[in-house]
Amino acid sequence: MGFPMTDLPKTFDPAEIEARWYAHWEGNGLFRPERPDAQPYTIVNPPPNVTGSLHIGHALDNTLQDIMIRYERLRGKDALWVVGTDHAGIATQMVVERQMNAKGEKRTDYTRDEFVAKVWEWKHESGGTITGQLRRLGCSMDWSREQFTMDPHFSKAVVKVFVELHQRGLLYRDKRLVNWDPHFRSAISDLEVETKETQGGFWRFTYPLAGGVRLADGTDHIVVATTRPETMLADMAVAVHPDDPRYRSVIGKEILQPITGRRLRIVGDDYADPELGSGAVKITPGHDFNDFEVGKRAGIAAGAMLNMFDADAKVVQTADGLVPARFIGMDRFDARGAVVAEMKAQGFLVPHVTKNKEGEAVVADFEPRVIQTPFGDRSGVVIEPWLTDQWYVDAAKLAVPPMQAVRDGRIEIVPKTWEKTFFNWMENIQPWCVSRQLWWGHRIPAWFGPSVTDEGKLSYDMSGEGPSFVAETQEAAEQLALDHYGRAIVTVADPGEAMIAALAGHQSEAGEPAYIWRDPDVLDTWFSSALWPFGTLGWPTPPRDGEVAARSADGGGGRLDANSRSDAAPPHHQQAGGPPPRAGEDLVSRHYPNDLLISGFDILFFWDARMAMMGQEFMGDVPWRKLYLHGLVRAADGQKMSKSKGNVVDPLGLIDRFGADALRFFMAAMESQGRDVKMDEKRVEGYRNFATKLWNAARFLQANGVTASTSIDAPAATLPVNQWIVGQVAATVQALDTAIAELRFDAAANAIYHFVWDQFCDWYIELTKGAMDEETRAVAGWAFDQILVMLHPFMPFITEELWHLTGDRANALIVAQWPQVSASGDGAAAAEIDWLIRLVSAVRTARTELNVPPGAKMKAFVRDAGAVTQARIARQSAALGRLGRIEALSFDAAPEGGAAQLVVDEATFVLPLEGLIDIAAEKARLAKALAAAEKERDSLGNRLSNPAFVEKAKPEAIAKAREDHGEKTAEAQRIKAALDRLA
RNA sequence: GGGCGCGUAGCUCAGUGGUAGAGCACACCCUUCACACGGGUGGGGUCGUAGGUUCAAUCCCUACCGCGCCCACCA
Repeated sequence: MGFPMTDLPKTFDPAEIEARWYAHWEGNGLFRPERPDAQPYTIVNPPPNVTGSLHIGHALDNTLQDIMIRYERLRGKDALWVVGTDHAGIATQMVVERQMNAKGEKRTDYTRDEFVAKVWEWKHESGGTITGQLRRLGCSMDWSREQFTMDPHFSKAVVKVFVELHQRGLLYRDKRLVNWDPHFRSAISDLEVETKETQGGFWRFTYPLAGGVRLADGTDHIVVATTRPETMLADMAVAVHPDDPRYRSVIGKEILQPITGRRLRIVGDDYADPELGSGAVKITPGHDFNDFEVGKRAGIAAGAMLNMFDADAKVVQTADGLVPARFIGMDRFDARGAVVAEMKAQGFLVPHVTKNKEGEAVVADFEPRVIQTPFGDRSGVVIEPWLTDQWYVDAAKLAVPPMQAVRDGRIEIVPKTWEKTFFNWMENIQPWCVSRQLWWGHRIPAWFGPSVTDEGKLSYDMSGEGPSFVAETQEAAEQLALDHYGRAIVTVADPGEAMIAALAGHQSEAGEPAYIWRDPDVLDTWFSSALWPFGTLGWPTPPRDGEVAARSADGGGGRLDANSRSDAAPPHHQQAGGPPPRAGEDLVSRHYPNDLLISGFDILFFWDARMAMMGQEFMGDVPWRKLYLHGLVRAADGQKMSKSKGNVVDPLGLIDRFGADALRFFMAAMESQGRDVKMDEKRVEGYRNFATKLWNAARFLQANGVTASTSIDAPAATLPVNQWIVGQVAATVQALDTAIAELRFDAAANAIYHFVWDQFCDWYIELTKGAMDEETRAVAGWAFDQILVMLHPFMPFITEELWHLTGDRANALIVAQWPQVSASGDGAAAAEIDWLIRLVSAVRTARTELNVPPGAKMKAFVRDAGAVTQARIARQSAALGRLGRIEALSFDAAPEGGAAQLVVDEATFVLPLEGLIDIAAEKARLAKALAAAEKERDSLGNRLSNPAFVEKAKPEAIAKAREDHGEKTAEAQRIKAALDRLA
């Protein structure tokens, strides 16, 4: 037993290591060491839903970010990874409401304040889940500055942005059709609508012309078609093409809507396509986006457009009172059937007639048709275009600077292929509806008041259609109102039903105060997260000394801004939630713009584009210089993971089974640009094995007295094998630097993987076994240290553990120094080891193919060796003995008899195999090798004898072909000679 | 209706204008004193199809076939 027993066990326990080191890093502030003079490097984390849990997509996203942050930290930068969570308005409110429903309660059983308090409770209960899980993944975020989108300072930024956008005319209140989600009873943005194909119908109806008017051909009615018959209760017009000869004469005349008896105008509008259907289309401006535009062009003001649905999408009476009572209160889908039935009963339905196979006519009420139907992405219910007053952001204007930034390279999108998608969306962007009829979120800083009548009275319309006062504080809003009304202002804190009833339609005389009340709505969650790159850095106002709040022990939580007092949570929730910068620190100027944003492409529009808009509008600069978009993590079968399919892979489960390092390495290795990552547990397992391999390499080194290096520079080396490994380290550093600079995570992971396993373990350790002199120990220790540093961004836990197990270290690996590429190694040494590897491989191949017993030792006789080879043989005979089981090498002539012959470069190695040799097998082996060499030789020869090639190919290509041809020719000759000797 | 991506070894994926790679799986051998979560050796691909450009195409261009995604108001 030559070696002392090692201290390290054969395998290691990831769970134990991970917990220990994470606590050490975080506890010692190593995620963001003080580096005031270093170059800053900044990434903000896409804030996950505060009450969510880590899914596999988070694992990918955060692994990539952590690799970048750890890499830059190792390179000495002041690396800041901003972390926080999102209040996730709809999602979180939905969860809490569901919990209530399960207990037989509902949201409206509570007051708004009570409900919001419940959500805060839930936030405190579950808000630590995902942050804990990010820690398990090993993410080295700056938790000391953890944020929440509803923290006081962040809310302040949200309010300020809202108010300033309004002042700049980039945010306004408008009455127009909005995507209404009847389940949440809230407006949603275009992006939250998912269009899906559904099986629907296409109905045709006749509308009689009014007042005895006839078409040119004498017809007394017009046929209109629709996929949504129920909306005819709110029809206001019928549109025809202005040049359509069939209808030109009746433009401006009237037509009757049969059920309501409403007189509709016939309008000329290009929207009506004469080629489609009858060429006439019914117009319901209050319930269809196209019709809304046609209606406006026809001079119908938004306020005059008829509405026939309530917030639940049940039928209500229209303003003109013409909807028959029997329809009132019907659900929209029931109304569809009822309307069709009534139209049919009254003879206004035009049946759909087709012929069956036998040529017989088949009559149906409607033509079946696949229609594009809008659904709410969260609720899953059909979205209803609904006429309401909402707040809109002028996205088209805000989109201009980001597009310019991408064009001139101030923002680099990686992979570049996404640029087109980005431009396509930005160029066609619509006003962004940012108000939501929810209770959980940033309450809109706008106060509504009555309108002033011609007589100077105040007239109250409680739906928020009157004047509004947008200000950062209630006091400021009251001042605006005072200026507007010129009389005393009384702010009503959430008007209850009684107050609303009392004020509705109230006409207040002079002398009465003007009552104003705050907009009950909250902002789209993405409005606030759009501010993440600068709001988290303390914008708008870095705190002064003494303003920094103490953080709570759980590191989470938040409290509300004084400006949103009607949302105020009960006092016991008002803990934690400190402002982001430490007192006196100006993070904004230091860390904005961020260097990089990593996000899934699925939130390119939701989040990334809006950060760019807000960042450029408010900070005057791009939010980040690079935008890296990665794909989805798919299930093993290639399907999208979803709870309903039951194919969701839990990253925590993978961490439990294989360790966080293995999962992280998998994510990095599989992340190639522009492609989704398909889950492959076998591969995660393989990277767990890789970690074990590294562990065992450390055991070997430890058992051989190898210890930590004392210098970042490579120790002096005289042995070729040591010079070689130094060069290999340098090459690997270079490969990693290049790959990471290009954000090629797969290439980076593969570079370090193959270096560790193939170069270091399979060759360097094997070549140095039993020959561990002082120099080799020094070089091995140095090389292993470089491995630990290079691998650390990918596998932080095991590398940190080994860093400390292999020596006394002045500092933790997480803050070690990234290797410097200086010398690329010695060329002659590299060539020698390359030769040695080829020779050993050739020996092994021959032994296997000739069935030489693994333990059998052989002698070797060398023919035709040049001086360099002879010297190499002399130096490497020990290695050849161990790895090739060659016990003696001689330059004498080989004895007569069967032998295996290996051609390596100019030399031929003859391995006599007394009695063991199967001449036929060796002949076959050589014949195969000869055929391969000849094939390549001839292929190159053909190319060189082609005049076109010699004339037109690049000189380098020709030179290379000549050189290769010469080598292959010589090789073939040597193999042929060996074969001849066997005969 | 637009736009994008993918189709390379049984599986999952890299890759390059000049003789095709990895991991896993597979076959054979190995209780060699770091590691069987290991070591060694090997088999396996007309690089979707058809044209074109080129001295040369898996790689560039065109069309087509198959798969997937995103955007879009056609009644």
